[in-house]
Amino acid sequence: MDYFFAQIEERENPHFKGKPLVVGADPKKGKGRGVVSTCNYEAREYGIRSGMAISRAYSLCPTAIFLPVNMSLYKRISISVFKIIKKSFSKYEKVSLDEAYIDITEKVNNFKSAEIKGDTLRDEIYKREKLRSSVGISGNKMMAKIACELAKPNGIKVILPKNSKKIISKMGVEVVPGIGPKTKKIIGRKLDKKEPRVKDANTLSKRELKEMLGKRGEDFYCMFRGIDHSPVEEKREIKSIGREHTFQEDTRDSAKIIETFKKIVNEVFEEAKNKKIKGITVVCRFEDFQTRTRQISFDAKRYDNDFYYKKGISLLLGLLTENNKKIRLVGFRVRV
DNA sequence: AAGTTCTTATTAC
DNA sequence: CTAACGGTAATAAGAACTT
Repeated sequence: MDYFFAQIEERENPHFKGKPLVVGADPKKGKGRGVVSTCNYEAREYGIRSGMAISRAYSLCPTAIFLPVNMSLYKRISISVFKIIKKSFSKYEKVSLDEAYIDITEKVNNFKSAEIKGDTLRDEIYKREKLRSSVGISGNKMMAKIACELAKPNGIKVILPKNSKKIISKMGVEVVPGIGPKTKKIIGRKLDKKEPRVKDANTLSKRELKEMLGKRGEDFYCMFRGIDHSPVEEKREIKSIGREHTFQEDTRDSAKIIETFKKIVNEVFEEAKNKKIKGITVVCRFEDFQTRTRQISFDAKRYDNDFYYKKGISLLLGLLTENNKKIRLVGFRVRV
């Protein structure tokens, strides 16, 4: 889906259309602590991007419309959109509320008919939900995703596998999923280039990449050549459930910290009920952004929530007494 | 020495 | 001039600890 959260807000309030719109934390006169969740294309013209500090978005465009995240609304619409997908396709992988991979290998014989299916899906979503979306089509998940990026907004794009390698060779290495700023920097350092492209990275051997980047290096070697064998996975089991909370202001008020901790722990328990808890992790982020975790594992027995809570508190107290910095964030996660 | 657990870092959305 | 930075979840690597 194109700029999903912001597009939904435009649909619900048509007078927002044409104006820069940012969905995310409240900027509070430029002092808010959150980030941009999604913004429309008008906001992007000011340089606003998702993941950016909301205070920065505010300074880039103070006149933009800033809206809080209305997650329950977006979830409801996401369910409707996935119903449309489900009606026409059997094999798909939900990546997030607004993104999915669909495997149509068995349903079509050529890319032209794949494109027709993509068009039909986009039309259907627009007809039912009045929301625009984009489709990318290629021979594997990575290339389909890249095609989709090129298709946006409100478009469709086919990359024939025979053209994959050539098309990505011009692009920055960060087009490959799994390569973020840090990995890009490592590759750039090796190649002596600030903005390494895929074609530069193609000079590196599989062994070199593995040495530099660990086991993922081998996958990257293939991906730099347009090859990705990762399957479309229909069901992924949940391995952990957690909650985090960032305070309005950094604090050392232990009553306040524990009160918040208790609240998020209970939310986690609510979501994890019926599941066996294998371990817990407590996280603290300090005022200087240093982030520390403490975890314990449990045997196969089931304990009551109060037992896990007390274990959590003792981990939290351990983190709190480690130094006397103020706390920015607390979190609690269970392995299930 | 091998297996498990703990901690941190990185990434995606 | 630079930094600013949520929440949820997965994965990898290396250290630390057990068996």
